[in-house]
Amino acid sequence: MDAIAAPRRLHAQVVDAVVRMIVGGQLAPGSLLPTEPEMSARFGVSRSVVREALRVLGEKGLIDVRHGSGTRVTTPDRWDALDPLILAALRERGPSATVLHDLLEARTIVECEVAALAAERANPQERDALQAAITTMRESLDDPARFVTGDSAFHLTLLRAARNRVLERMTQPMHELLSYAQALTDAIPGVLTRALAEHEAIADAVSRRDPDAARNAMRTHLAQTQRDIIALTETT
Amino acid sequence: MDAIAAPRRLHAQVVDAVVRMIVGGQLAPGSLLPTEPEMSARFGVSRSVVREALRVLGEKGLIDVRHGSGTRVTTPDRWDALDPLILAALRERGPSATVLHDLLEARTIVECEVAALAAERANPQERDALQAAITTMRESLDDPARFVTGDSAFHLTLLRAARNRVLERMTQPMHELLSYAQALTDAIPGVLTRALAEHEAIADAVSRRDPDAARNAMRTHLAQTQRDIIALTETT
DNA sequence: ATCGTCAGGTGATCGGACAACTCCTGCCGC
DNA sequence: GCGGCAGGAGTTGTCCGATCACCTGACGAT
Repeated sequence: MDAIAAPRRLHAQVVDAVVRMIVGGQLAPGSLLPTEPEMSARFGVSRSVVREALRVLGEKGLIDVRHGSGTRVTTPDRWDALDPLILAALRERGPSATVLHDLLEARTIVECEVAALAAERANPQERDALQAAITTMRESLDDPARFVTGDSAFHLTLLRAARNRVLERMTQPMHELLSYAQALTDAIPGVLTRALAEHEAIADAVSRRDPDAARNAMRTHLAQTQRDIIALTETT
Repeated sequence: MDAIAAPRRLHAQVVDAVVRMIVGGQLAPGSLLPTEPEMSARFGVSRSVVREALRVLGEKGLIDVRHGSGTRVTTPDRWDALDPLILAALRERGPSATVLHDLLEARTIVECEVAALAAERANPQERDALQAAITTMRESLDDPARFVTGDSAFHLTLLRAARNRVLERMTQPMHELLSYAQALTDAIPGVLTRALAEHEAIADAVSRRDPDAARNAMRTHLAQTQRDIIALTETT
């Protein structure tokens, strides 16, 4: 599992491991983390490395370090719901229904307006990029893996075209997690051709500079995707 | 200003200082940060402390640490647009027009839907809390500072009532920054009575469990607030 | 029973040493 | 003259051991 171990910094590896342990539930919220010297021994790294890892974990809201007493795992409501590492860990264990629900709901809210804004603000290059993404999708109706590439490019371009860094920051991490779910649903027969049509509707609205149509098209698309994902997770 | 100096950890103080320097523009994006030993000397702390601070700064997306070469300041588009410390630093220097615009736009998008969701999901306690917040506001029409308290409580309660952790995480940091702007606009005569009426409209819609009305009322309120803030920053 | 004191455990900070990596420079072969 | 390779200086990465600061719980005095 962690055998190949990319040549990343040690503290990052420790962060990865602990994030997985906490999100995965091996370390219960409220429980005490091992002491710094103990973690140092357990991971086979120096205490400095452990401390740098703890700083990062604290920044993610996963732990609460208290001078003198110990380091405690915080409750999930304190976790950074948009952190890529946490989302990745959630994905590994199969995200709980409520987390998935919250993410999908938030994504729908933001991305519908992103589509509307993009329709107002996209420049010619971005419109071309949208068409290129659609072409990619059309050419890979029989290749789900490649289809997802085009899908991702489409949504990313749209996000850029909306010209709002805050919205970008809010959506991008979600996108990473959900693109995984997307890859699952895309394996369902018939989903791809329908998804293609939905994307075309969005791109059309954007090229017509019609915000309302773009928003509605996106809403239709996301509602459909959401149904697919829910259905899939329920059967699993 | 920083005379009393809360007994915070050293690394946190270093983080504060560097965040301010970067966001404030004293350290240009792309430029090289001083070396770790140099910062250690300049801040009068050990290198370990400096390194822990750098880990945190890296997590916020402000710097890019490269083994062997140096540590560079990243471009603003890499910064965590929702980080409380960064937002606070932006506030200190007076946020640029585009950042403020992005924040207000994102807030409008999210919070309108939050209001709609709250109308569907709020429980009796939360409805009471909304009324209590309004009472606070009504009783402090002549006390802007206290009015802001009620205002904050109102929006926070609404956020909780929407029952979506992701949305909560997206909005809360923005709220901190914007509540400051709020405090400024609330000093304008007449703003408070109008704001009170707008909040009452939202609360009414929520208690009637009418999502569309809640969304519209919130949109009206935020549009008005936005106008006030823009007008204020332009005259400054 | 209450409160202060004290000791043990834990994180916080320090200082120094060496390893690993990057980049530049100058040398060498062609 | 040119290209590539070796080496050295500079910087971050990791390790270590010691000491300081803080919190908690136990113990004892009142």
